This record gives sequence, C-alpha cells and structure tokens, in this order.
Amino acid sequence: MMNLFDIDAPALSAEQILFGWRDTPRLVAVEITDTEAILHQRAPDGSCTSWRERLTPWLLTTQQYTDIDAQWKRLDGDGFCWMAQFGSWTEYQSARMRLRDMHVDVIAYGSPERQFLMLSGYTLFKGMSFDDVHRMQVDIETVGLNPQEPANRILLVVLNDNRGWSEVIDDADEAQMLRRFAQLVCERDPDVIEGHNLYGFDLPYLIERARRHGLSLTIGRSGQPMTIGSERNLPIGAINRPYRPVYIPGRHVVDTYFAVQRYDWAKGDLQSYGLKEVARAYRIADEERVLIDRADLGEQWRSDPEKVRQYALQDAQETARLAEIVLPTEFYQTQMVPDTYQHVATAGSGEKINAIFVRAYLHAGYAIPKPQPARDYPGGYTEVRRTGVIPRVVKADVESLYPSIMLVHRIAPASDRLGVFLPALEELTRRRLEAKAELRRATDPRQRAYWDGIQGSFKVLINSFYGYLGANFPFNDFDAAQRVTEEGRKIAIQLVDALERTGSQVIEVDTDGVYFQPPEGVEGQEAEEAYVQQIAETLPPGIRLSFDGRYRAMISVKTKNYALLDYEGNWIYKGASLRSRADEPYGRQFIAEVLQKLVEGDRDGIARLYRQTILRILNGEIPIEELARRERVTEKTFTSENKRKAAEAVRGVSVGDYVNLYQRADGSLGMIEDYAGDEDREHYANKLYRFALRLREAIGEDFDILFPRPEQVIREQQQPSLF
DNA sequence: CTGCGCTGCTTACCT
DNA sequence: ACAGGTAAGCAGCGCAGT
Repeated sequence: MMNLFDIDAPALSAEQILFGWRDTPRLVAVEITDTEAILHQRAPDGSCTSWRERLTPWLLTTQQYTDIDAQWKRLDGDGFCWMAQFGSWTEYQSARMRLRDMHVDVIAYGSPERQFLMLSGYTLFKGMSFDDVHRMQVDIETVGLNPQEPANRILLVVLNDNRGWSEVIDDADEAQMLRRFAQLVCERDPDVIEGHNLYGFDLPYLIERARRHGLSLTIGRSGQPMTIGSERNLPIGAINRPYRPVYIPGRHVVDTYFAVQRYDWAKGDLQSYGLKEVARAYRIADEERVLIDRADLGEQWRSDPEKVRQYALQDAQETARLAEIVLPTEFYQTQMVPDTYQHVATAGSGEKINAIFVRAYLHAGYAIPKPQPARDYPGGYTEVRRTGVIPRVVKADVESLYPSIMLVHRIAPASDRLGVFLPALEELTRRRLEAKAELRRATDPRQRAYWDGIQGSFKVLINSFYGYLGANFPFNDFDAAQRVTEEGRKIAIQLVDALERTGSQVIEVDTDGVYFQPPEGVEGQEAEEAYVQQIAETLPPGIRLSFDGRYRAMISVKTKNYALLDYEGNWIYKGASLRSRADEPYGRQFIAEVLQKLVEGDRDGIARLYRQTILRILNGEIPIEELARRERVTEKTFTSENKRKAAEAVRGVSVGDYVNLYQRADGSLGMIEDYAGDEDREHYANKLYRFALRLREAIGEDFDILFPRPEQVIREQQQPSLF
C-alpha cells in the first residue's frame, strides 16, 4: 500500500499541482465500494477497462483523538495537523459521526470519490475532449407533473447519445418501458447522463414510477440503483439554489437547466431558463421544431403519438447541443480538480481551487491551516466624472487586473508555506495564453471548440484566485486581498490621470475599466486603438491595457448605470436601474424609449411619451403582464417583515421559483395568474415617475419640466384648455 | 394624524 | 459558501408640523 508520509514525497511541479501527479489518461469514472475504488478507463476505440485500488477514507482534525480507531498521522505545521485514515467507508462514517457529536473542528469530505481522487493524485478525463466521453441525453414525457398520482404515467422515454444513436421507448405497459429504459442505458453504457431539469423532474419521476411497479432502476455502471441524495445548494454566482442531486454510481449526471443558469449568471442575457427559450436565444433550436402545449400532453398522445415522439426527440437533441455550450468549462476543469464531473459542475469555483491546494498539501505531508476570521476591506475604485449624453466614447480595460497584480507583486497567502498559490496561478495563466493562441490558429470547428473549452476552464479558475483570498477558505488572507485591491486602485487612478493629461474626458471608471471621450483629432477606430496603446505604455510593467470597444454615444446616469449606443445602432444597458429583470416591463420599456429620444435630442417627444404613458396607465390600457414585477421566492420571502405582502401573495409557491406580482387597488399584492382587473393604477402612475427619477442626472436641469408629478398631469388633462 | 427623512434589510446589478 | 461597490425597494421609526 502506498504510504504518503513515511517517505519524503518529491516536490510537485506546477503542472502536477494543477492536474494531479498521475498521468493515467482517459479515466471516465471512479466508482466506490466500502473498501475499494474501481477505476474505469475508456480507450480511443470506445472500449472500457477497469481495475480496483484500495480505498482509504480520511479526515483531518486539529488534535489526535486516540479513542477513535484509525491510523493517525501527524502532518507538518499548524491547524488541521492530524490525519486519520480508515480501512473502510463504514469505519470512516462512524468516526465522523462521533467527531460531530464531540463538536470538534474537522475537515471531512462527504464524497468518497473526492477523497480517493485527492489522495491518489488521479483526475478524470485526462487527454480527452468533450466529445470523447460517451454522453447520453434523457428526456421523458408524462401525463402530469406529480408521479405519485397513479394516472400520471410516463408516456415515453427518449434516449439520445453523441454516437449518433437514439431510441424512443413507448409501450402500453409502463413497467415494461422502465425495464427497457434500464436495459438500454446499461447496454449503451454512457459515461455522462445529460438532461434539462434532470434533478428536478425526469430522474426523480423515473425513480418514483419504478417504485410503484416494485422495480429498481439499476443503471449504475456495475448494476447499482439510481438514488436521490440529500438536499444541497447549487451556487449560481452569489445566490444559492437548493436542489436534490440524483446519483448513478459510475456515471456523471449533469443537468443543463442548472448549467445554463451558472453560464448565464455574469451575462444575464436570458429571460427564462426553459429549454425552448434557451434554445431559441442560443440559436440551437431545430429548424422544424415541433411544439406542443404540455398541459394537454395526454390528449396529444392519443391523437398524434408520432408528433409527441418527434417533439421529445427534438428536446433531447436540443439538450445535447445546449450541453456543448454550457458544460465544456466544467468538463475541462475536471481534468484538474480532484472530483467527479458531476460535483465539479455543481461546485463553486473557490471550492475547486481549494481542492487543488489541499491535494498538494497532503501530498507533501503538510497540515491544512485554519481559515482566518472574516473582515471587511476596501475593494475596487469606482467613480463617475460626467453624466448625460456623451458622443464618441471609447472603452479601455486592464486585462486580468487582479491576477496580474498578484503575479507582478508576488502576493500570496501568508499561510501558503508550500508555495503552491503563485505557481498554480502562473501555470494557469501560461496555459490559457497557449490555449488562446491555439484557438486563433485552429480552423476546424471541433478543434476550436476544444481550445475554447480549455481556455474557458482556465479563465474561471484564474479569476477566482483573488476572491479565494477574501473568502472562508483554509488559505484565505485578508491582508493579501487588501494589498491586491489597493494596487488596483492605484493603477485605475494612474490610468485616469494619463487619459486626462492627454486631453481625454473621462466619464466613468470601475475597477479595471474606463469609458472616456478621446481628445479631438483622435478619430476612427485605428486612431483610438493607437491612442489606447500610447496610454498603455504609461502603466507599470506587467499591466496590460487594451482597447475594449467604441460607441457612437454613451448616456451616463449613475455609477455602474449607463447605456451605450454602438455604431451599428444597438443599445447596451448596464446597471440595475436600467436593466433589472425584476423591474416592471412597462418601466423598462419607458426608460428605453426615453434614452433613445435623449440621444436624438427629442425633448418634446420625451414629455409627450411621459404624459401619454401616465394616461394609458390610468385608463387601464396597459396589460397586466407589463405592469407586474418579477420576484424570486426565497427563504427570506417568508421570514422577512419587509416581504410580508409578497409572502401572502405567493403562499404555496416553492423557494427558488420566480413569480410575477402586481399591486391591487387595495394595496395588497397578487400573482398575475389571479388577476381580476383590480390593479392599483395610481400606484403604477407614481411608479412611472420614479422610473423617470432614475434618469434625473442624465436629463439635467429640464427634469422637472419634462416630468411633472402624475397628479399634475391629471390636472392638466382635466383642464385641457390650459395645456 | 400626516408627511418626511433616516436606518436596516434585501435583491439585482457591475467589475 | 470566490470578492467589494452601487442603486433601489420596502417597512418601521422618530420627528416636525397640523
């Protein structure tokens, strides 16, 4: 048996820190028994081989607990400096329970796959591209939404894979269908199961219907059943969504419904995450898409089963194309992170970096430090210098500002005794530049997709190194994080000075980017790029400034709130006050129209639009969908005093869902599904005024003339002779 | 009693 | 369980003025 600590482990190279020290290529799964790990390897011809290795579950504590039966090892350093190793997963779990009852500090990962990969130095998918693994899409169509309702049977199951195979399973006998489903999955033996809302619908539905027939869906790689795990949280940027994962031992279950939300988080392009809408937005919908209203699927199935089959197959194929957009980043990260693809696709980026660090520390026999307690520290530099309509605007930004600062100034956590932080960041940066160069060279679409996936997986990790410093992780360091932002602010100010010294008008600076109007004489893209290059040369070594866009006009409203009009006539809105998805559509529409007229200089048009909109609201001419606001139902919705009215309206809606609420004339809130012609028109007229107020700084002195209070608009309307 | 400004809490956005 | 900064909405409070 391998013993990591009795011999001096050789120091890891930067590549080994990032990818693990085992070169074994093409591992597609690690499957766990009580005492063993089964490793599955897929050869280029598609055939699979497997072998077994010993599993030694482990946990870390800050002191030795001799009454816990384990092999205890002292790690070098402070913090979590004792490692307990166990002969089986059962023994590990009972020890973990005991330590939990003792309320002692412990690092104990609940996933045996992760534990095995961390200690062994293997990672999955080495040397493989996204399409090399065997991916299967699953989609089911049912009579209803509740599988417990006896009549709500599964009508059909569609299976599709990336080897050009598909099958639609339907049968008058539901049990027979379920058996066929399990048989086909086992025969085809996929590595990855993909689906849209798999965790929330298809897989739990299959499990429940099988249970009703006394069947167990044994579709694991070695014939184990599919199971539902306990509730976890999916980090989607700053918010968390509770969900219950489904596990199929030896395969990776990935849900494109979750993946697309993570993918869209920073972009915010999508209004809805339903498969049809997403497929349309990403232009991957079938050209001859069959559409069916799911409410009467049972009826459709009776009258035109072929149409339903076609519809379901298109769903599965669209899911496959969606996966190719939203999942490669997570797939290629799995080549680095000691965890399964399924976990990588649902873990936060800080957690992934942490797993890489901890793996390297344990390999060296080093202890894992305790995290520093949280404290606040200042962040990026933000300033608005001009508001209103500004023509001929250029955007320049510093590429990878914080990672560059960490590399140039050698800023790393003080607790990083082994020195993995900067080498890992350096290696990621170097490899990303390489991948981007390959991407530029490649012409074959598959090659391009591969290099783009690779560089994207590096980018996400690179951008998370700074955030890691200021979060609750073992190697956090708030002093280091503060030095990074301090240096960033200096550079931003230096940039502004250089621009203004050379005759530019700076409009807005935010952290690492600046919008400005270049000096007279700098006309056209070529001249603008040369000018940015000239400014770039005034910045410190290792800090790269680049041209990042040019606009016919910018309407600067408030910090982090502005609209851009490009030279093709497209608008880009930035900031919550201009583009919040929560805002009432009529207000967003109003703001968009005002901005358009503002850039055209049509002030009279703005005044007319405002008055007409108020009158349309008061006359009930605006549909309720335009008046309602979108809200996310959270735990807080039901516990916070601020949300009392909303809580009453959304009773029965589950946490995590979005609802559309409108205000009734009696002041209460209602869901638009229950709309009864009782909206509070006065409230919506006043709200329009508040939308206008958001643009006050951009409008300037005319504001009160263009936007009188709604009461006054009404008075003028009643005395038309005065207007 | 009403209206106003303030605080605290929450969400949604930007880099 | 990557970060801080900004805008905006709502409820509740105290205060001033009626």
